Amino acid sequence: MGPRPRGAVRSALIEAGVELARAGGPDAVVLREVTRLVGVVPNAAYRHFADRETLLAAVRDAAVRQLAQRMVDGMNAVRAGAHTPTGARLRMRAVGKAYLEFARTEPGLFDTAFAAPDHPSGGESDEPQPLEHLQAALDNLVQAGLLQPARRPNIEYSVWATVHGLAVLLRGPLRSLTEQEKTRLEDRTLAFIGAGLS
Amino acid sequence: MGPRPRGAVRSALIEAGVELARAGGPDAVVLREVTRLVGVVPNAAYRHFADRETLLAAVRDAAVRQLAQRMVDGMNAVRAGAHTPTGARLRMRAVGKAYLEFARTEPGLFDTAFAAPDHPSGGESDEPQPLEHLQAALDNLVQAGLLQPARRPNIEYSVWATVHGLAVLLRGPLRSLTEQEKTRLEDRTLAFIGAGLS
DNA sequence: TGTACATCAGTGAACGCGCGTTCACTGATGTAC
DNA sequence: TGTACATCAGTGAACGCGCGTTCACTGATGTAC
Repeated sequence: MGPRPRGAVRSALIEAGVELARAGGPDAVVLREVTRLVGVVPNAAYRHFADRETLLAAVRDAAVRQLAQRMVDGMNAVRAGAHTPTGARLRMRAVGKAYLEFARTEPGLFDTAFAAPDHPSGGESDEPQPLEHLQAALDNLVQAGLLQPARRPNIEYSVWATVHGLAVLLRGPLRSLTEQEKTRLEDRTLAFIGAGLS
Repeated sequence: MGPRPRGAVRSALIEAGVELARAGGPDAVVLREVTRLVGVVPNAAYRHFADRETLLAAVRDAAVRQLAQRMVDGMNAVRAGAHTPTGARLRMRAVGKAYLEFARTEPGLFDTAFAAPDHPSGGESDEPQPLEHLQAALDNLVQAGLLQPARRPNIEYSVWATVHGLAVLLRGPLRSLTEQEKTRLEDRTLAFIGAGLS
């Protein structure tokens, strides 16, 4: 391999890291394997990342971004206006469905997105985080008159917990359920959230 | 170290594994470290376990048992009768609180209890699993007339998901909240579950 | 436009580490007659 | 009650493995004058 365009190796490393994470979760993001995929000598990674953990953080960011995008796409697919009762309800449901679907179809990235960093990063970020999309959906519910304003504060965390917990359980203790049972459980749980909100 | 009482090493290995898991989660259950703690040569473990994974399974069982015990203790602390409305409600809440408290005070064991086994075990077990305690609490709610029988089926999974998800999030993305904020969130989420059930 | 020099981004080789696991062994414990 | 033997539960030494990371290096790219 001769020289590459400037900045190409760095992004190639992240991309390779994402592929490994997709296939095997955060632990599969092995520095040597990443460089192998890119076709570069192992220590070349240290030109771009302080250490393995920093590389993993970049991969995690990518995973989080993908999840957020799924949620955006899900919401955008809803035709009814965001502030109509139907629209607000459907958007809320779409956000939850997108989350669960991401966990089901991209388990490795899902795990990576939520893997605890060894040394918690500064935590700034340009893009809207997944949580913010959920918050927006809940605000819509309030504006549409479907959720009492008094109940709104902090309720995003309970909703998030429900959907996140189901995603985790479905790949943990409940992993041996059939696909059909899993889908049913997802629907019922989204309904449970609906009951908790109204 | 001379000879030990029969069966002593096996249980000592599990006990040591539990200590490591308590301190560092499932990945900390390192076979060589476990034998080190017991004061035995590494390969001695193979007299008692087929491989590291089998030892870890035994440790996981112990962690699950501890969680289940916390739930039992929580329920038993409720004075009101199990089939009275108050008693049913308090028991339900106690189960949830025990779960969240276990996750908060024993994060390593909590992670270990739910770590995905590499090759899923047969899955039999004598003791009542944590889930069964939740199911019992929900059955009480039905008997006390606080939960419509039509809504009962499978609702344990939604409740479990909520409580499990919060436990996970509190040690993941929400780990930097203060203890007070965490406790508040736990209370609010238990209330959210209550709203979803009634 | 040409030259001198600093910076950047890669190579090549090696390090120490701790891990899970295997092998051949030995001495103590329990059992059969 | 004593002896012969099988089984059990440990030791000691070694294996190959892949990992993250460091060092000294080299050639290409970009910059200043």
